[in-house]
Amino acid sequence: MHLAFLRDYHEAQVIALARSRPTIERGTVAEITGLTPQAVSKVIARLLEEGLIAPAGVRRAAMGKPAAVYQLVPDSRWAIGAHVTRRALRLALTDLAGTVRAGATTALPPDFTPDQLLSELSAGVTALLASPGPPSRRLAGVGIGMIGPLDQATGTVRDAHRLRHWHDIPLAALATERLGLPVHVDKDVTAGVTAEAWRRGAGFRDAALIMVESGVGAGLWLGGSAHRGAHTNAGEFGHTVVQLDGPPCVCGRRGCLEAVHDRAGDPAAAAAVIGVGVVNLLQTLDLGHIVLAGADLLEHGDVYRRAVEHAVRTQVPRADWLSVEVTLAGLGAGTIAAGAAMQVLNARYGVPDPAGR
Amino acid sequence: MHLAFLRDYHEAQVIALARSRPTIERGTVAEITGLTPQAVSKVIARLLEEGLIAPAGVRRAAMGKPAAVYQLVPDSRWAIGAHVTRRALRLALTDLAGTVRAGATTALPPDFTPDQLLSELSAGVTALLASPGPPSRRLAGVGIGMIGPLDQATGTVRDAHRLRHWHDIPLAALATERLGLPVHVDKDVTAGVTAEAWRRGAGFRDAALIMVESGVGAGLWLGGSAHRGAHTNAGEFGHTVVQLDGPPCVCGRRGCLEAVHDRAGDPAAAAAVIGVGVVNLLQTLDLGHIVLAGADLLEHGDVYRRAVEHAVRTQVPRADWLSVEVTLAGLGAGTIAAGAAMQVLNARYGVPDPAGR
DNA sequence: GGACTTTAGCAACGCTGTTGCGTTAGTTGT
DNA sequence: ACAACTAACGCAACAGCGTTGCTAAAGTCC
Repeated sequence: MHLAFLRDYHEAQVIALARSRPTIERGTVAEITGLTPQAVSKVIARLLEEGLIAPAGVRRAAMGKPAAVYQLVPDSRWAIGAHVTRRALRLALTDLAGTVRAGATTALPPDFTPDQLLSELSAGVTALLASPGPPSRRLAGVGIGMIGPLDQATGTVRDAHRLRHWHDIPLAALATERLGLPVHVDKDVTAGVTAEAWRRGAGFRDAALIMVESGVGAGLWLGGSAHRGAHTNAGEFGHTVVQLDGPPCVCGRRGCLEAVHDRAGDPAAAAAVIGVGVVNLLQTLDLGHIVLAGADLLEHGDVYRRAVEHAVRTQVPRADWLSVEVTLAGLGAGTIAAGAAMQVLNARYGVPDPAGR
Repeated sequence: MHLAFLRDYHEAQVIALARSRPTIERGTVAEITGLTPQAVSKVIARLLEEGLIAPAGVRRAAMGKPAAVYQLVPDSRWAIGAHVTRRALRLALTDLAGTVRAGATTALPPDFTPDQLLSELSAGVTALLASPGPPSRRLAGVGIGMIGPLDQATGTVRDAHRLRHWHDIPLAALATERLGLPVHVDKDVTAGVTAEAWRRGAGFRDAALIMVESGVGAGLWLGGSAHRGAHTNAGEFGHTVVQLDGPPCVCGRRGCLEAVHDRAGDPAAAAAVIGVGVVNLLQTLDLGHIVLAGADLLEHGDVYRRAVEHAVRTQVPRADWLSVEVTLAGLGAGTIAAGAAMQVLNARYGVPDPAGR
């Protein structure tokens, strides 16, 4: 029965509204979603039943019966996210509102194996759940933001850049078995952009998260959902050529954005290179938001933000009309881990796609 | 009542199947769509009623009752598409299957005005409908593939490149009034990629149509639908920088793909530049299909195709896994006009998006 | 205190896809 | 020839979604 899709879709719409505003009420939800007030009543009743929202008093207008007001219950659902880098595992426990409620970082051995990662992950998840906080019943699952290339559809790591033991590793399956929880594996940059999307709501429809952290990548959020591409390998933004016959890149080509960036003398010059790349992205994709992230970038966050803003202002034709918001990642260095958690929440409580994403 | 969305969605799914295969039958449709056979029966009954499909005999299996077979009725619906260039107006009359059934090209005066275009368009549409063929009752509407930048959501041309009289012209509204038909206005490149998508079916999910025709642009088809971007201005692919401090471009920057391309000595060198740009697109977006189009490109079609294929094969890391199909536009120089027509069909008979695209 | 305004909720309804089961149109076996 | 079997088909009852119509409730305003 596909009526369930309609129900889930409308419930997710209301949850999304509750996430992006302090409170919601029947009338405004009806107006925004196009549902009738009566239908909204039914949706709200179901969400109350599930504990996802709670009454929050009444709003007294000039006249008429006061409207019942509701708000999201952030504590009602949780998820854990993991950010795997070449040196460390970073965990974040996130609530339904997208707030990071706890975190942990542990070192990973050089050239760690899948089994070593799973052990650290398992220990970390157990520790987070042991801390006074969320009953594990309300845990939606675990998300992993991983180094690519990987096949997101099957949760298999193809061969992670510069990690010797990671070839065709079915990470999602292994982690599900080890943790006994639903696991969502995705590229780190995609997890990152999901963090911003989940926290910002419906206005965040076309965006890129630029990540500079031992490599340059981009997480893409297009038309209101993550863009992963035909082989779920989108986002290799650092390996786009910006200087024909430029300096050689680790990927074998010449003049890649990453190679030119890494050779820039100082942060300002490096940031200017990213600026050119961002303008290229804007020209191609017409994005509304650029989010800057990654440990190497955030070390000089303001330098990068100013350089990208300057590039956008001076290099994009019709900059007046093609408004773009450039920001640093709201959650800083924890963005990827938090985003991995929010991918789990998004899969369950986000607005679904009839095709299943 | 939002049940109508479910109905339309499933009908569109079945129509899409009927487009991409010679025949359809209840069992296979049920398997692919996930609907129950009984539900498919109801959908098929509705489509028969509308005349969109027709019985096409039976399929005798080894045992059991033979299955009823159906096929699309291409003549059941039509649309007209228009491709506006700086010098000419090209029209295409297209049937539901995406086949071009008639066409016409007329010259446009230099620096033509909106009114001059509407006159030519109106005359051309009337002429196409007068020819023995489709009853105008079955005409879904008129699509216009226009020079950007434009606001697709409102159908307003902001200021078309190098056309003096085109600033903030509400083309969709003007054309609707003049023609008395539904009008869909979009960027030429987006119309072009829709032509390929409509004709190729479900396997064509992440793709770009590269158009070289007094400028370089890209129409993007991402995740199974057109990508237009935050201000519906995506696709300015020619104005991405591939050579820092390269030759100056008409847009004011230096080293744009378009500038470098136009300065290449011969078609092969020019094609190689496009090859670099395509690889950049693939790295960023991970596309499965690249379609080459545009008058200037198709003049040396095979040169471009070979150059792009070579670039893809030699410059994309993991080319074995990241399979990409490179083709010339199946409808050649008529791709944009035909695609504009198919955008109208796609809006009415394509698989809808709950958010309304 | 009555008129008015706005919100809320019950009940009947329409329409979607689903389920259960009998029917139909073939082939296979004796 | 005829029963047994198979696979597709379709009628009828049903479940669940949002909608519609109407009544009740909880305020303000005069």
